[in-house]
Amino acid sequence: MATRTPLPRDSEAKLHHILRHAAQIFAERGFEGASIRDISRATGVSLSGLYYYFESKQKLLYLIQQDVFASVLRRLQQRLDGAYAPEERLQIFIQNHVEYFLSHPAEMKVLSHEEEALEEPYKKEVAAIKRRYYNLTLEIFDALTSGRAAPPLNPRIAVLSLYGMMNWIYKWHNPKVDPGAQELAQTIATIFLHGVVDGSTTGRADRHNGDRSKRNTEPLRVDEVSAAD
Amino acid sequence: MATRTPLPRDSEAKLHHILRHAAQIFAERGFEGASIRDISRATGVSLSGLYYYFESKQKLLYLIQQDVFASVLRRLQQRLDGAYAPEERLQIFIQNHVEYFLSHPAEMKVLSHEEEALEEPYKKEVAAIKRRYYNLTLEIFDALTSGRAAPPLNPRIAVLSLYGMMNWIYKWHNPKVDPGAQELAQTIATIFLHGVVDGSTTGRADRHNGDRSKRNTEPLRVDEVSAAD
DNA sequence: CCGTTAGTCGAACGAACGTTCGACACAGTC
DNA sequence: GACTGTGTCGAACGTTCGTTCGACTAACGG
Repeated sequence: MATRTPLPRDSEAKLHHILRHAAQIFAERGFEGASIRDISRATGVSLSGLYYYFESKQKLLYLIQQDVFASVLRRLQQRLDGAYAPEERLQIFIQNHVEYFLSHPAEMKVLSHEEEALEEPYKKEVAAIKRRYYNLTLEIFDALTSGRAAPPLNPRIAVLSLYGMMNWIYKWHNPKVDPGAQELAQTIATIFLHGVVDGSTTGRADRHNGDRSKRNTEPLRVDEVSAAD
Repeated sequence: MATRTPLPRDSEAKLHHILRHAAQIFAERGFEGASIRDISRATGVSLSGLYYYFESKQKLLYLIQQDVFASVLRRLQQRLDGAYAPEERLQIFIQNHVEYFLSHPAEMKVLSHEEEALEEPYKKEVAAIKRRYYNLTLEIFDALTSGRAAPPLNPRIAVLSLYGMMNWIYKWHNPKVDPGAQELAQTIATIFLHGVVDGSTTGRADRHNGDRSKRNTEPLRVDEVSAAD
């Protein structure tokens, strides 16, 4: 009774409304752990009403993953458009990926964490986007290392290690204590390109720890807010 | 009827029998997706019989995680015992972690992937081991960078990026096409220390791609066996 | 005004879930 | 040979799950 809920009137807008909240729920409880009833509660749409927008829980997961992944890839290709220098292209790639992780944490967590939860009609389709994304990264990596005197690393392992650094972010990043996308991407790029020990910092000097530069001499401890793994 | 199953007679041995198979099931289906009935089927122990060994599904997950994590940490401390050079200590750390990932893939996947599935009585206890492990890594990192001319990186981000490289392995490693623990650990250590581009490979020259050194000139493609993310 | 379509919902379906219970079998001990 | 403790199980408990169904409303073109 009383007033009706002011839900998006347009159908496509409402689908995205559902996708957004469902991603949140899946991120919090996991795909298997979350129930359609949870999503019904979070979206304000009735249990059966949801099935007007997707035909199964699997399809809902697929829609979320496809949506966000296609969006990441689209934006990456835009940004990569005018850049030809391999190192710049790598910076753009990492920046784009990390930025998306921090601006759409729920969706990116679902994409990273619930990869295996997706079953066979849909699994293939997401894998196809994933393959394009991987091949693009490999191209950048090859261009980066082909001319240069670089250690002879297995490209597959190198690229997947980079993915590891980036995709692990959702496990530990705390917006309250951790740096934003810019600095985070810069740190990862520096490690990937030059490592933590090597002195050849080409170009920019990114200072980051200004006020906490004395941490070396302090007793070691973990910020209690983030159980680090 | 007929002959009884030749299950481990000793009780503690049977608990480990259950833990091993349960880790396998949790790794395959995820914690929420796996049912106690699945574990009953895999272990050959009846549904109610299982509850003699653990009091709840949560406790079972805790036992698996605690068991493998304590084991990793114990072995690490043994190996670290005689090593004082920071770079050697880092090598040992990475080697130990990666080795465990490849030799106990199911358990390590459960440890990495089902971190959040563990609830509050148990979550704290695993977090405590995790904290010790993290602090130990941070010590190694600090020792490594304190003397040297190194880029000014946020230590927390650097260490967690290293964790990312290592803990992501379970998502893509395929024993049939990917290198073993030794080479994998070496590659990750090289990237973390010196990056993929920087020429200062101190000491050992690890050749790895002998027979596939011409890959740069081939068209890019992904091994179809491992959908790369 | 009538018919069609898009959107929404309450109520229910059968299946699967984690967990419990009481009974039973087999040791070893008095 | 009764007692006790350890290990094992089938059957069932109550609950929650994903999904379906039929009815309903509001909007709109004829």
